[in-house]
Amino acid sequence: MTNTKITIHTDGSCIGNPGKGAWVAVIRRYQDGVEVKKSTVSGGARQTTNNQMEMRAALAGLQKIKRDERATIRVYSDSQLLVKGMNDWVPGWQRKNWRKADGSLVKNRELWEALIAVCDGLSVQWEWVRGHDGDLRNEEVDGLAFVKASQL
Amino acid sequence: MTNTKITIHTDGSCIGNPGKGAWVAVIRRYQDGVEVKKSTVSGGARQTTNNQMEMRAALAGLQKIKRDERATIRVYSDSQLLVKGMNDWVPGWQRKNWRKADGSLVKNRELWEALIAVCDGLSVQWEWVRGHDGDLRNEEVDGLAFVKASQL
RNA sequence: UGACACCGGGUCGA
DNA sequence: TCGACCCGGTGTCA
Repeated sequence: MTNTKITIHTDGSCIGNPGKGAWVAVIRRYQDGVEVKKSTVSGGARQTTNNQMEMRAALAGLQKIKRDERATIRVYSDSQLLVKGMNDWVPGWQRKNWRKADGSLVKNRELWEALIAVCDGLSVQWEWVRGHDGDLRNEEVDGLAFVKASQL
Repeated sequence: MTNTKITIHTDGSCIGNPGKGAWVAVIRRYQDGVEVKKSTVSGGARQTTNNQMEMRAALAGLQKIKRDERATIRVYSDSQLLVKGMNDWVPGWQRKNWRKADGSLVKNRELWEALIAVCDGLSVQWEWVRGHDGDLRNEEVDGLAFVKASQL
C-alpha cells in the first residue's frame, strides 16, 4: 500500500497589469514521501491581468491531473484572491448569481467556473503561501513566470 | 542691474540603511554668470535612513538662504523621492491628509512639511540629476556625504 | 476600511 | 548577486 501525494505550485506574472503576462505551474508527485515525478506547464498572453494569470496557472496545473486520480492534490499559490476564492467565496457567489456585496459582477467568472469544474471528482486543497518569503517552490515558479512574461 | 542665481547641490548617504547617515549641501551664488560665493553645510545622525538624509540635505541648504532672497534657487538632488515629492506629489498628499493611494500614511511627513515651509516666500525649483552619471557637482556632494557618514 | 498579488521608477548600501 | 528605504500605478476580493 503506497501513499501518494500531489503538489502543484503556481504563479502568474504580468508586466504592465494589464499587459503581457505569463503563468507557470509545477506539478510534483510523491510516493511515500519521495518525489517520483516533476513536470512543468506554462503559458502566456499578450494582454491580460495578474489575477487572470494566477488563475490560469492553477487551472492548467489541475488540467494535467488524470480525471481518476485518487491522491490528494495540494495547490499552492500566493494569490489570496485565488485561494480564498476557491476556499471561501465561491459558494456565496454561486448562491448570489455571481454578484458581489455591492451588486456588481464577480470578474473572470469563466475562469472561476473552469476551476470549479476541473476540481470535480478530485480531492483538491488550496493553500496560500506568502510571496517572496523564502518558500523555494514559490520562488521557483515566480522566477519562471517573470522570465516567461519578459520574453513574450 | 545684476543677475543673481543660486544653486544648491544636495546628497545624503546612509551606511546600513537604516544606519548611520550624513547629508551635505553645497550652496553657490552666481552673479552675472560668475560664481561669487560657495558654502557648504553638513550634518549626520546615528540612526536614520537614506531618504531622511536626502531630505535633510535640501532642508538645511534652503535654511541657509535669507528669507528675503529674491533670486531663483535651484535645488539639485539625485533623489526622485525628494524631487518628484516636491514637484508633483505634495499637493495630492495634502489634499488626502498625507495618505498614499493604498491608504497608508506618507513617511517622514515632518520633513516634507518643513521643506514646504522653508520654501515659502522663496523661488525654489527642484531638479533631478541621475546619480553617478558624471555630474561633477553631484559627485562632489556624494563623496562628501559618504566620507562624513563613514566618520560618524 | 482592509488584505493579497502584479508591475514601474529612484536612491542608499552590503 | 543581495537587501532596505521611498514613491507611483492596476488587478481583485471581503
